[in-house]
Amino acid sequence: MEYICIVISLFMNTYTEENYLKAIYNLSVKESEEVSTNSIAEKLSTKASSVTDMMKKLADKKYVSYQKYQGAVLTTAGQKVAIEVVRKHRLWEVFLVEKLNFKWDEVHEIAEQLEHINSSELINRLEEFLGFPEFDPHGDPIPDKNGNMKNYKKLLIADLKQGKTAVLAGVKDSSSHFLQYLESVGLALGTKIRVLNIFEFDKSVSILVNGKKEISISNQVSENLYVMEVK
Amino acid sequence: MEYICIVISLFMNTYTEENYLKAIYNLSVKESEEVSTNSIAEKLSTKASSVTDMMKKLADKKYVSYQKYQGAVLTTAGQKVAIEVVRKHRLWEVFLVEKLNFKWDEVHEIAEQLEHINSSELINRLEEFLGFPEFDPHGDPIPDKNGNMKNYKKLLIADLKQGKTAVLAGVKDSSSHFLQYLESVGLALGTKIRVLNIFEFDKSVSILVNGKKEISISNQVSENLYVMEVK
DNA sequence: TTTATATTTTAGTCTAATCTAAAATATATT
DNA sequence: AATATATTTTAGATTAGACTAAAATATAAA
Ligand SMILES: [Mn+2]
Ligand SMILES: [Mn+2]
Ligand SMILES: [Mn+2]
Ligand SMILES: [Mn+2]
Repeated sequence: MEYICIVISLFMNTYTEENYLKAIYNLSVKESEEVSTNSIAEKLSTKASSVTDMMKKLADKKYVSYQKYQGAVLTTAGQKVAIEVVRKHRLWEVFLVEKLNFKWDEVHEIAEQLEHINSSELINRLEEFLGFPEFDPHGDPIPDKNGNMKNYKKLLIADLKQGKTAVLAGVKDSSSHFLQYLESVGLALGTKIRVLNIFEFDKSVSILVNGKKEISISNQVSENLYVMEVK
Repeated sequence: MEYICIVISLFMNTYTEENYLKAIYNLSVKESEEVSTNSIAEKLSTKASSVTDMMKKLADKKYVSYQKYQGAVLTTAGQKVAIEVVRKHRLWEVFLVEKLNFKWDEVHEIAEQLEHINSSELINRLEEFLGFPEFDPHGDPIPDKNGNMKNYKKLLIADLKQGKTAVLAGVKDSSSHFLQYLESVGLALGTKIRVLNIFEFDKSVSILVNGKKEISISNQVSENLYVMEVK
């Protein structure tokens, strides 16, 4: 009985703790290493006071280094937990799209639940079943068993010069609104594009899609699509 | 904001509520319709006082009819929720065995977690992906979208007369100990057996497995294996 | 450098789910 | 029928996680 309690407190994290760690991880990747209380609160749709409580708890568990008013930084241990959750989230998203034929804008909510299923055997076998994918349906890299992942250059359409050719590799904004917009104008990961014109006045861009159709995208769109340049 | 709260309180059940409802359902199938506080407590490894609290809550939600000292009975609404959880549990078990190559004694714990993933779209697509299976890896029937399932005759090896031939169709005890024992003596679902001798003094039975090997099984084993008779 | 605003923390409540110990009720035994 | 035992319920406490309101601190503006 004693044993079980000790084991749980050492190895298990609650659903909620995992969500906080993942939120801190995602914020620290997008913004700076140090993550503010408010940004975590916003990301998790909770209140700053709740975040403060949790930061104390995670600091006790050595998952973050935290000092009053200084924001939080993941420790190596915290990062490991966060990356494990991210790995699960992204593998499940691949499963949902590749095996169950969900669309890329339908999988996030479900993966938010599946990412907390606790079984390394399960996730390793799922990874194998899926053929060890390296990217999820939104182009985000999938950490392997050891937490390593491809980190391709994060180049946006907005960064491309006129005349350049590139392939769509990921989305920065993965809200279903944006994903549905992309689908409706015929943009998907793997799509080849060429920058025809950049209009300075509103930073909109006209692009050639798959060598055929010409469309115009707003700055908001070009700032949220990652590409890989093609020679 | 109001709306969301109302919706959640009407349609969503907590992980814990689902576990209680499933426990009551499983107990009422195995024993009697009316389920005692203590049996629920034992099944869920919790205390009777906790069960009493939850019965009040589930009675409020109209999932059980409950009167002090009288045990609990699932209402139609409660049964619907319970069967939905059972459906998810069993479909995930099929997935784990058929697609991820888990053994039948390894899947229960993981399915205990997966059964709480909340998405009917997900479970319906999973069911389709698996080819609409009717039984789980332990021979238990899988409820369909509407809660209907095959209920084959629950005949045990212990019920068979000498000389009868039958096919293994399910396990009553699905503990991993028992499942591993079965595997080690070459008994699996679908295995054809023939009752050679019934020894009255200890109720052990000698059976012919797949027309080849003869083995002897104890009463405890013959009382825990469901079969379908073959003419 | 003072003042105003924004951010973060603290203090105190709340709810769900659990527990222990004690009281109430039901069932079994003499 | 009276007594003993087992089951169930109540009362009261605890924990995780969340919230509100108020206090403390940091940052920006004047
Ligand atoms: Mn996602
Ligand atoms: Mn994704
Ligand atoms: Mn099971
Ligand atoms: Mn099963």
